[in-house]
Order: sequence, then C-alpha cells, then structure tokens
Amino acid sequence: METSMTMTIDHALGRKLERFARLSEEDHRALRRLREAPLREVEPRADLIAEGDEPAVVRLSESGWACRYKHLPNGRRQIVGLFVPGDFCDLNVYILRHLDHSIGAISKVRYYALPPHMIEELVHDRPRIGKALLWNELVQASIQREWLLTLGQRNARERLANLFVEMFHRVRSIGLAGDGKFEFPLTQTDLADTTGMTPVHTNRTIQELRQEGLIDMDRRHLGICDLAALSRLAMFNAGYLHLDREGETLDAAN
Amino acid sequence: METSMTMTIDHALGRKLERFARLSEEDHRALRRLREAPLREVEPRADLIAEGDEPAVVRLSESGWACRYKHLPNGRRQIVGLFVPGDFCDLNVYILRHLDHSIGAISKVRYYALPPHMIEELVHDRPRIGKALLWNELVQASIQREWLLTLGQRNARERLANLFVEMFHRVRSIGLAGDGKFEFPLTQTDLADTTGMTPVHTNRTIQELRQEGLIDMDRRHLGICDLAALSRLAMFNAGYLHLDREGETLDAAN
DNA sequence: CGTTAGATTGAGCGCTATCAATTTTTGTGG
DNA sequence: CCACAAAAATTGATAGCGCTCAATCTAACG
Repeated sequence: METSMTMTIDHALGRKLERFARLSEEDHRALRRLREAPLREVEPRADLIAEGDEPAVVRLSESGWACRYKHLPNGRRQIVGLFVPGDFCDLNVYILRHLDHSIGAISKVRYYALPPHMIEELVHDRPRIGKALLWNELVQASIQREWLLTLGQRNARERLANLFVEMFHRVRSIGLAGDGKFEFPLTQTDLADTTGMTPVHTNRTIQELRQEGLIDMDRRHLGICDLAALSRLAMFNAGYLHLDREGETLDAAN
Repeated sequence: METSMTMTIDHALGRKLERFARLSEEDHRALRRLREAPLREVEPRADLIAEGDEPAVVRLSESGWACRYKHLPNGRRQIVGLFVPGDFCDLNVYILRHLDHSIGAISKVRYYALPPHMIEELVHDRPRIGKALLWNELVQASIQREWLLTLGQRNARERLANLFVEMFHRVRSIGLAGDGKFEFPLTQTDLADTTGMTPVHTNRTIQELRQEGLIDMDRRHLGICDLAALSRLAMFNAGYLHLDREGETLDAAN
C-alpha cells in the first residue's frame, strides 16, 4: 500500500519493459527522461479521457489504477481493460481520430502526459525500447483475447478467479505484490462491469471464494490465499501474459 | 458467392487500406508485389496455425473466412476474431515467441505466407503503407474491445445482431456485399462459439431474427433484410469500425 | 454524527444451458 | 442420378445460473 506511493515510472515501466528486452543503461536513462513530461492527476471516478475526444497525448500511468471502458446506449457499462502503474493507457490510440471508448480513474491516478513526438523520438533513438513497446502492446492485445475467452466461456467463479490471478501476476511484475496481498481498488460494481455480471452476483461469488479460503478481499485490498487452487479454478494459463523474457523459459504456474 | 472467388489481394487489401490513407500508384504496386509470396490453401475446419506454434510467417488472407480462437481445458472454445479476405491474421504476432491462440479456417482459405522481412521492407520503403497497416491493427484492437462489450453486456439477440451488422460492414468494405447479401460461412456452432452461447440457443435466436424479417440466413449466406432495425436492435455504433477515412466524415448508419 | 457510497442479504423470476431426439442439408460413392 | 453417411439445423422438455428488485447493513468521510 505505502509502496504504491513510492512507485515511480522508471521502476514500473523499466521493470516491465525489462521483461521483453534487456535494456542498456542508456535505454533506462531515456526512459527516465519521460518523467520530464507534465505529470497530471485525476481523482477516483473521474475520466482521463472520454469517448469521442481527440486524443492528443499518450498517457503513461505513474501511480493508481485506471480502466478502459465502453458504454451501451441503454446505460450498461463494460470495462475492457485495466491499467496499473507503468501501463500506457493509449500508446497508439492517438493515431485514430476519435476515441471509441473512455478511460477512467479507479483510484487516484497520476500519469505522465507524453506528447506523441516524445514517443516517436524515443522509438527512433532507442530501437530496443521501440521493440519492447511493441511487445508490450502485443501482450495487451493478448490479454484482451483472454478476456474474451473469459466473458464467453467462463462462469462467475471462474471469471473472478481469473481476473484475480491475472492482476496478481501483473501487479507482482511491477514489484507491488510480493507477499500475495496488494492494493486492488475496484469496487464490486467495477468488478461486475469487468466480468459482465451484476453487482449482486459478484458479491455472492466473492463471498464464496472467500469462504473457500481462496482469497481475502477487504478495503480495496486483495489477498491471494491459495494461488494454486485459484489458478486451477480459473483454468488460468500464464502463457497469455507472456511473462517470460526472450530467450528464457518460465515454468508456467499453470 | 462467385464474386468471392475472383477476389484478389490487391482488391481486398488495397481497398481496405485506402480507407486509412490515400495510397499512391507506387504504394499499390508495392502491395501487389505481396502476391509474389507463396500462396497456401487450407481446407475448412483445418488450422492455419495452432496454439503453441512459433509463428514464422505473416498470413494475409486472400479468399475465404478464418477465425482466431482459444480453448479452455474443459473443452469450451471461444472465437475471438474473424478474418475476411484482405485481413492479416497475425501481422505482429510473430514477434511473440509462442502463439497463445489458434487460427482456423472456416471456409476454404487461401492466404499469402509472407516472410516477416517482406513486411518490414514494405513498411520501411512505403511509410504511408506502414501507417495504414498500423491503423488497420488499431481498428482490429477496437473491434476486440467492442466484442468485449458484446460478450459482457449484450443479450443473445443483440449479440447476433451486432455480429451480423459488423460483418456486413466489413465485407461490404472490401466490395463483397453490395446488395446486402453475402457469403457467411459460419455454422451455427461457430456462431455459438463467437457469441458465447450454446448452439441450441443460437439457433432459436436466429429463428427469431428471421421471423421478424431482420435477416435471411441460409446455406452459408447471410442477407441483411432490415439494416436499420438490426442496427438499432444491436445498439450498433459504427464508430468502432473506423470506416471513415482521415479527413472525411461519414454519417454513421447508427 | 450525519451523509453517502459500497457491501450484503432475501425472494422470485427468466434467459440461457443442458439433454436428447429428430429432421434437413451436404457430401460422396456406387 | 440415387443411396448412404455425416454434418448441420431444428425441436421439445427441463433445469439452473445469474438477473432483478428492494431492503438493510457497514464503512468511509467531512
């Protein structure tokens, strides 16, 4: 919890990109220079950018959780992506003229508003970073595919279990969940909008998982009590997160 | 139907990319040169590439329909993407070492197996094509987000309606559905795996849409009888397909 | 210590799943 | 061109997972 407040960009982003390519000291210096961009802050529940806006900057999350979401005319909302520190909210989206979705803050979010040219120069000057960024985008796409699998084929318990295990891995990979317990600021309504269920059923399912000793969720914090059992229940397959670095092997917890 | 057989790469891909950037005659020549790559053919139901494989080539569909799908250990299958002629099945995926999903042929598929260097050179030599390709990828990601919205928040009728309208637009954009009727080779089981429903319920829902005069589906062909009503039912918002070209405006059929 | 957002509980319903059979279409060989 | 086999579509009956509505309880906050 307090660790999340000390998380800075070079930690989260650098650590994450290190997963994809070994970066030189010069690469890391270039990444740290991103911190020269203006740092903005949005309150929980506020939007970083709304559907229809013309995206003008690239947002690099520095602290806090955010989500990508879409609305239906009938008011229903679906969260289609989650961002933790070190994630780019819209690395490429600025290329499309109109955003087809919104990005909202879940907890208080601080992010760097990077002018597109800054990214373009970074990619041009430091090709290895460019490759890592592409890699990172491909992993995001992979996560989206797994979410489709979840919404289409997993039941309530499996949906929540899979989300919990995924976020555990993602948060741990930036160094914020070493002990299996971490900040998890989604409300049960947010969870419902993520898993395509109702808040009521989300609540009941969480209670089940809790009573079975799989998780421990309270006050915006999630504890993974039994990772193996939870992963089994979720039919979690670590492959889609592509956590292994190029050239290395990782025995999937699956 | 017979028109689909005469569809060649420069038509489908060129036409599609034209939506994103005005291409020069030289650009089009470069695109046509992609046809020098080996043309492969796979039978319906066969895989172009399976989960776990190391993708070595980029597949550019020339004719036929294919799908991207994932499996759960319990046997359930989710189709997470559809490909029509002119679509790249895996423009960038070859960068990740292991494919986290499979790509299967729905109808007989012919595709160009492009060595990665061919794409890299194309992007390098013809930056405008490179931009159009990036654009194309972003649209694919946008479609995935809409599918998440569908699976999370739309009911059975809305799911099918949205898929039908989307595919109508996509097929029409490559010139294969001018009259509102087009080849649609998904079986009802495929549709079920796409919409996250059972084949039985898919069947019953299709019958409803048929009886209400919205669609006409028979023998691997889909007719859109009432686009306006179908779009309304689906709460279809054309924006996510980004069909409008840079600098132009399109009054969304929505 | 109100005020309010979020979490929890209860009851009843309905959309979609499941199981199982039958009919129709498609494809193939005689 | 017909007969047969296999795939796909269709129908019927029943069950259940998750939704809806509505109330209550709890925690966060000024």
